[in-house]
Amino acid sequence: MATIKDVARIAGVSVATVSRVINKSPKASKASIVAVEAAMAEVGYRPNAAARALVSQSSNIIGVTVGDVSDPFFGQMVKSIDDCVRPSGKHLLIGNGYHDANTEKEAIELLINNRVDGLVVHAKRLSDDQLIAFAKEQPSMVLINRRIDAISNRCVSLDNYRGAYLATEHLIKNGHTQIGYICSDHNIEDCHSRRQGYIDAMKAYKLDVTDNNIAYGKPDEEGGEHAMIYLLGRGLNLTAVACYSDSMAAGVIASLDDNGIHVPLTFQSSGLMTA
Amino acid sequence: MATIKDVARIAGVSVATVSRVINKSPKASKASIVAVEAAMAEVGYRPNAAARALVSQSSNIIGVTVGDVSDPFFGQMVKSIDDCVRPSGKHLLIGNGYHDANTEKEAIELLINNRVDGLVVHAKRLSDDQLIAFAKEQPSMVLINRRIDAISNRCVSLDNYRGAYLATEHLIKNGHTQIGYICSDHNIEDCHSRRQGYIDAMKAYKLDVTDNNIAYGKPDEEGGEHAMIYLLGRGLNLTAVACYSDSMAAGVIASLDDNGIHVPLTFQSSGLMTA
DNA sequence: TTGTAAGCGTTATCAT
DNA sequence: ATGATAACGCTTACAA
Repeated sequence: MATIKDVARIAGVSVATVSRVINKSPKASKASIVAVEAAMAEVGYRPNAAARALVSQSSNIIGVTVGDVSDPFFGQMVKSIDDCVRPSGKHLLIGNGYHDANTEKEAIELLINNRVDGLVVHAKRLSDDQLIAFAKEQPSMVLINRRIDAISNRCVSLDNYRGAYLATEHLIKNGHTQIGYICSDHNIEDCHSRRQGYIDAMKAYKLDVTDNNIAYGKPDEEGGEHAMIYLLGRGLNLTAVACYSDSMAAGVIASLDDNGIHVPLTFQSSGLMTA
Repeated sequence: MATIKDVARIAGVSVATVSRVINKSPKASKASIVAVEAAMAEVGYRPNAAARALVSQSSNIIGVTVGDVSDPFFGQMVKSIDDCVRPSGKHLLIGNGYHDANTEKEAIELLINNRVDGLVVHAKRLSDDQLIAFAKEQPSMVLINRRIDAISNRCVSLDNYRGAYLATEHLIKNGHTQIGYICSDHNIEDCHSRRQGYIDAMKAYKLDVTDNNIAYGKPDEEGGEHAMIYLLGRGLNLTAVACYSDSMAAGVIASLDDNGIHVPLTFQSSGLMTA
């Protein structure tokens, strides 16, 4: 594979100049830019990421370990992370822990060895101590969906149950008694806990909760819209609904708009909303 | 972060020796092995993958591009690939095409720049010409679920419909008329095509096919077992079943065994089986 | 068995 | 604006 030297030779300039045009340095004459670009095209030049990482001390890669990418929950998580880092030009290296302590360890080590610029770890099997050691070693490491007190500032997790409970309670305190729930149809922990939060809040205030008040859909805008249509179709006289997520909530609003229903108040936070 | 030089200094040996013990070279005295390992532990040494890749001309990474990891279909695919390459000590770098030609292109280029040892591409939007160019540039590239004549030897795809049709036909030709179908409950193309293959084969031979003959489950052993239990519960007098996949078929067998049913013949291939 | 040193493909400093 | 060149961290002849 052609290197920067080949390009330099063909373009009749030094490697320094080639590097300059690659990196769009302002100090590069129009002439050399043209020559270099032609040479690059001619040989199909591809900058070597390893060499770059070595000298620049940055891989431009964010590492992520998950239990198993084939699990839709992790797939969704990886995608969200990808969406986050893409704008900054970073890319993802994904490691699977396969719910095994040693595999989790290897996955993290691989990522560290690759000098990832950031490291998002989801690991259920590794011991607290191991994780603490890794966190110390890798300042950019963050632990997801798990809390370890010694490194609490590196842990990010959601209290699904509590969030849904609070959102529902908020509606109740605003005078609503007929409250529906728009639920994700994914069969994962998050969905169960949030729905339970809604149910328990309703019960805590002696309000009726029946399966009839709950509608399911894919956890996206379209799913929210569909679910809301089901709910409307049941003629329940609801005055408010709590939603699984922001995107489903957006679908709900769309659905209401379509039906000419005025939404007097919306409140979105932590993936929950009132309408 | 500590480098090989630091380790060498602390261990009181040369970097060459350190490199030797890292790579388990036979020519390294017991003494230096001990010294080096102690030094490595002391500083928490992590070999720099970029430096290694640079000199060894091999990243030990297999690149994979998919439409979207959050899609269970791709998640499953990635996992299968991971299972394949793990034994050879390779790891996966995953790129998302997000069903956009340009993103697909960028994902592939990122992987090429990282000098992946192998490249598995799933790309629906990129033009044939682009793909052909990439394949030429990257000898290790393979195209999945898409056929391009010019590089047919690099394309791997499954004719889901035909496979299921043939398997079902095989059962019919063996004299079976009451044939069930164990289907994956994932809402993806593969499932639809395979089920349709089964249905069409039945129809082609004027055999009855009703929804009653089809049972659904997760596309794994457990799912196959559950689905078979449903099917048995319907009391249909089936003499054979075709299955979505090998793993579901394994579940089916387990389920039959549990019920004391003797399985006279099993035939597994392309994810389909007769019992 | 060990060490010295060249080289992998870049970037960045320093002259010019 | 451009070119030499050192440096990044490692592997691997080649010598000793």
